[in-house]
Amino acid sequence: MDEKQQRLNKLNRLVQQGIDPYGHPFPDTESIQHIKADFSEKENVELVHKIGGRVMAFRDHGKSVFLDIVDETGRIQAYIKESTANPDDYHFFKEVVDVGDILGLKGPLFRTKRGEITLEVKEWHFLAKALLPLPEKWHGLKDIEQRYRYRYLDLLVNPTVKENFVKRSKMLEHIRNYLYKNDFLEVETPVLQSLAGGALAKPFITHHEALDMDLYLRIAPELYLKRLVVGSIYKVFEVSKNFRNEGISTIHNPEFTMIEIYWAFQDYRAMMKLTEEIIKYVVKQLLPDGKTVWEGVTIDFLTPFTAMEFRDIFYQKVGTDMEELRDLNQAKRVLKAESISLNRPLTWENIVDKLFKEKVESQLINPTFITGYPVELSPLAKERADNPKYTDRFELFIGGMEIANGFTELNDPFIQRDRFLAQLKNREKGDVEAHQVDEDYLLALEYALPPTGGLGIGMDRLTMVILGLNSIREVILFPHLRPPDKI
RNA sequence: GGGCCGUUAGCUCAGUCGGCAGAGCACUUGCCUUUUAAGCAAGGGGUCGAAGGUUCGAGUCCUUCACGGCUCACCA
Repeated sequence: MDEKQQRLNKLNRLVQQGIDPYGHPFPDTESIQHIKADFSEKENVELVHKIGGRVMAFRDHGKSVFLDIVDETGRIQAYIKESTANPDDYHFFKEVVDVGDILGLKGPLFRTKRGEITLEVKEWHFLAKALLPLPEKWHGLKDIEQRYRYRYLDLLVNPTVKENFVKRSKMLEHIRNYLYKNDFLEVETPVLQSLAGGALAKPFITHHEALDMDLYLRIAPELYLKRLVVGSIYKVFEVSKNFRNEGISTIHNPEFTMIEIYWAFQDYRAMMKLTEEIIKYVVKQLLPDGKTVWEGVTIDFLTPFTAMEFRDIFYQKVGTDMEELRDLNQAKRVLKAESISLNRPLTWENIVDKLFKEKVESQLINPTFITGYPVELSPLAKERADNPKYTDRFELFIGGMEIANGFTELNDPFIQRDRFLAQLKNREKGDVEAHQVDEDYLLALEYALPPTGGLGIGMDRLTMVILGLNSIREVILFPHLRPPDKI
């Protein structure tokens, strides 16, 4: 008989005794953490406590049983013995309770010989019967596929997993609090868009039946948020789930979370400052010393972030001034020398982009701002006043990954139209990630977008570097997996 | 999509040269009234990821497929 059948038999015994194995409310329990913290040796041994939780261990010991009960706040030992419980009740308890069951318990506290604060069970209630055994108690659940597919088991038996996801949630809470405190308004903009804009990426396509039209899942909320700035919401942000129809890796999931922030009458420098402040604010609340270990290297978040010009660090790491690569023959020689191949159209910006990613990005471990991106790579960013070939844009790199991206928003509708048209040419050359011409957005610009600083922070990756986790799947509760063969 | 590695009991894992399918935890039964990775004794539990092939004989060798991990490509 397999274990599920054994547990079903126990469930039937409960039902026969008139006990519903599921669904009884059990309100007003005390948190296990507080019970243990408040326990005093002089405590009245008659004082009854009420707890609810999951049975995580069951130690049968002579005519008594020790249990570990776990709730949201901690673990406590419970004890039931034949001589002080009703003997029939004691034996019934032993026969029907399994590891994994969720029980409500009442009874006084005492301390065992070995010093463990323990609740003596005087009254017990079945809240939910577990029909399947939990994974192994001290190796936990290790199989990575099963950890992701059955994340609830991973959370139950691998304590650091739960801690990490709690921290992720706290991070977002702190970021929101920081922005609320500074008068930013949180909004929601469309996930289903008739044109996927605001980033250079391949979208997912879906279909609206009633309208009989294709729609795209958003690759970014950017263009909608800037419409809101036009509409006088001058400090605005959105926590946005974005969808990109691209490869999956340890740093890419098809759906991921970005926090995008727009601040009117500011520029990219203000957004750099904001980025650094937000990250330091979050880190101070999560990491006692402001440091984390990333693949063996210590990252210090609390020292001032370094900043370098794109063109300077490119020259430093690639050994060639990127302007010289505008001669495509020269560019091809450099690619060949580095044995790097390109499967996008061979344009100056694609070559520069590729070389930057290959030679520079992975080396930026400590927080580093890179500023002054080429205009060709930044169709939505404002050109520099003193050199229109470059933009007032920055990206922040930590742990060799792009963590944030921000710029002074391009608010000139004529130049924006030209930029879209240049992207259209790339699209015609076969670049599926080139930005589409968004007439509706251009219309909004014609009503005047104030000078605005914009910023996007990748929440998943920021969580990774702060917690020192090198796979995005460790910070996404249910990362994308193929459907299993059969269940 | 390419390359490499993996898939054996509910979980964690062994399985040598191709020769009876294994251990620990979990489970069942018995003993044990302050244990805590409780202990002691006994027991049950397998479509060896799937399908085909080689062989007297396949968990083991070969082929194909599925799923996963790492990595390359793409991407944030």
